[in-house]
Amino acid sequence: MPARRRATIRDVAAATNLSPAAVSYALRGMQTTAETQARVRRAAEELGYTGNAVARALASGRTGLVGVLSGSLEDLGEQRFVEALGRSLGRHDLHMLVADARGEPERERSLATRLGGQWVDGLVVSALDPSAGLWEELGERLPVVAVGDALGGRTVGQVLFDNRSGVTMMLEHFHALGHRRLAVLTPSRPTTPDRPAELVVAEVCARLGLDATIVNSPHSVDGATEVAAALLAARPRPTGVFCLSDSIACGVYVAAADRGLAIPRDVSVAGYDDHPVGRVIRPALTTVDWNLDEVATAAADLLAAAVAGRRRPRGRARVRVAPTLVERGSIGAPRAARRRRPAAAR
Amino acid sequence: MPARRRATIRDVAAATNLSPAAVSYALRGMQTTAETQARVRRAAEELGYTGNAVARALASGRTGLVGVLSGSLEDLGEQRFVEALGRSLGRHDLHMLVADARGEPERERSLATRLGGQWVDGLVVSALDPSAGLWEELGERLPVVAVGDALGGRTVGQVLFDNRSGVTMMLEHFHALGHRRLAVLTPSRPTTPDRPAELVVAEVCARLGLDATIVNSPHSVDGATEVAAALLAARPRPTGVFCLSDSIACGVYVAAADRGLAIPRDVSVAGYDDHPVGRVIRPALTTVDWNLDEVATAAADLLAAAVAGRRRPRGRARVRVAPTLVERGSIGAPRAARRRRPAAAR
DNA sequence: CCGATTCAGTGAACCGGTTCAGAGCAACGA
DNA sequence: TCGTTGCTCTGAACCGGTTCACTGAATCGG
Repeated sequence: MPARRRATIRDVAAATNLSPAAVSYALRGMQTTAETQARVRRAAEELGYTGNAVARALASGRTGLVGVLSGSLEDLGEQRFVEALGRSLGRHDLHMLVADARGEPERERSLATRLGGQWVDGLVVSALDPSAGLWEELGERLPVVAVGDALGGRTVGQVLFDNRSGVTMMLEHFHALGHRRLAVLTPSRPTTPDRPAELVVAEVCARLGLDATIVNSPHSVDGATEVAAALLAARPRPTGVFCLSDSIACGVYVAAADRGLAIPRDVSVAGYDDHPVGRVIRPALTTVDWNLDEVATAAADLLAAAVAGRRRPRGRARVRVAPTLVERGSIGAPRAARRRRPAAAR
Repeated sequence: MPARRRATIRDVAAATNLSPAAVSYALRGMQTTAETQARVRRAAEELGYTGNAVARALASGRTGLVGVLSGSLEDLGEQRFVEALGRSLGRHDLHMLVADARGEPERERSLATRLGGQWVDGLVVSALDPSAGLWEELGERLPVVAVGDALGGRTVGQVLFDNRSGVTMMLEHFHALGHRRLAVLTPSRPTTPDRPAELVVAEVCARLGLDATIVNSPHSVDGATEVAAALLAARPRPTGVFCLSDSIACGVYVAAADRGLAIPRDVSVAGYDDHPVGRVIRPALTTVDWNLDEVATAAADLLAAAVAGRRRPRGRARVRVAPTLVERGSIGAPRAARRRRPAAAR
């Protein structure tokens, strides 16, 4: 058998004695009688015609593909977000082109231009280098939705606000329980100078009179374990560790166990994401739920609307999804606070 | 400013007084002098020309996109696999089109035809419905790599063997420790009649004289918790639970805790994947490491070679990656075995 | 009964690249 | 000096759809 060439629209046209144009219309249910449509569909079926998505995309100027640019897919939370996003995008018949910046802003830039400039109808950026003018430029050309970037205050095409308040809530929670000396583990993005998360943390800590050490950590559990090990060995040891992702919190759990420290007796730990594993580890993890599903749905809907409407991203719709604090067992009162009445130590 | 049209190759041609063909060659470093190439590159730079990937794909018949069809992206192991795969594919300049069958074979079929028939140069299928002739058909048209399917014995385009031996090792491990009554939790795929995993499990159990109940479970931690709760309430309770994914094992941990059962004293648990969380939960999870990174690399390499060479998938290269048993704390001897010498209780 | 409208279907241009056959020219060997 | 070779570049066809302007026939209102 002569390695059969894939059937094209012209083959279907020939088989039905119609013009390619008519076939094109018929397959999309336009400008043709129901009878013709049925005839075309039957012929297409017989020939195994499925249509060439690339050709369609070139002609129609729409790919039906959405770029998903993750800051670091190694992070459990991001993985889960991608899954949720895929589900939501699927409802709009959009497919995901997933790219992983692996924590490197320069890779993020290159992927963004590669994908954004070429393949996709829209872009979801889940963790970005806010210092780049890149986003504004991309936003000119196609709908860009940024999630989890409320911290930056920078506006790209369309933004899904969220977690400034999440960080604040958690820090206040630590404070209310008597903590005064914290470590904050934030996902490392080596070359970005003004990480928004750090700014918010610093600001809130200053307001509350919290002494916080901000430390970068890889997203991976193993990487975080290493960082946390050093942290927990320091003197004086922080009474609490706030991790900006549950992934990192897992690392802290391991490091604490290695060192024989009990959570929350010896050290309190908090995460960010509300990943399912937070309910499996012991003690269950106190964390911030940023309503990932809702965010994913909103992002998908926004993007789908923009894509369908060929709307210029000028629309700048903003959806704000409020995070919630999920209290479980991993934060307790610090030693000092348990012995004496917590003083306003400043 | 008149919403500037994106620069095309003809614009660059005009700017350099060359033909589009020459520009095309120059940009790829072919058939042109170094001087011309430099001139073209400069002009392209100035015009902000990036090239249209869709047009290029149509003309060249190659998209540089690889479809990644996951059985269920809800599974933590699959998430991690996708991440690893992305990294490996990136080395070959391939991008990932990620699709999630969500455990439904029919969705798997439709996604496979949609992606495979249209967009991608190749396909990685991580969990498939082995009963479908679909794969053979797709394999005719493009390189298909199936991972984790040694169980089926069915050959699609190219197959990455693995986990038959993994399942066997673990069951033997249970057996050696004295377990005789197991529950096996396998990811649910509702409509597939002859799930290969079940067949292997049944076969090995028969050989070892193990009494195993095979139960379907969703991939999600929550879903698995529910299933496990019912399982652990049954009488007689199985002495061990072998989960065919770490995700599911997490669910069992939660269910056990809810019921006040200690692992491994009251019930032993094993997973499959060697996901990082297995080292965070307590007791640390005994599991099968199927060397996901190696598998991902092999899959990517195979696919890249096939894509680059335009090789007909006839090549049927097979790579076998051997899994390893990772013993940690979650399997112990069952009660009965601890009291008296384990009898062949049947 | 006639002109206007509607509708199914056609032909050709187009999307933006790649690639093939061939042209023009310089360098080369005989 | 001339034919050959090799290199750079051109024009046109092509990938496989979509869409626009248009035609001929059927339908409609008056």
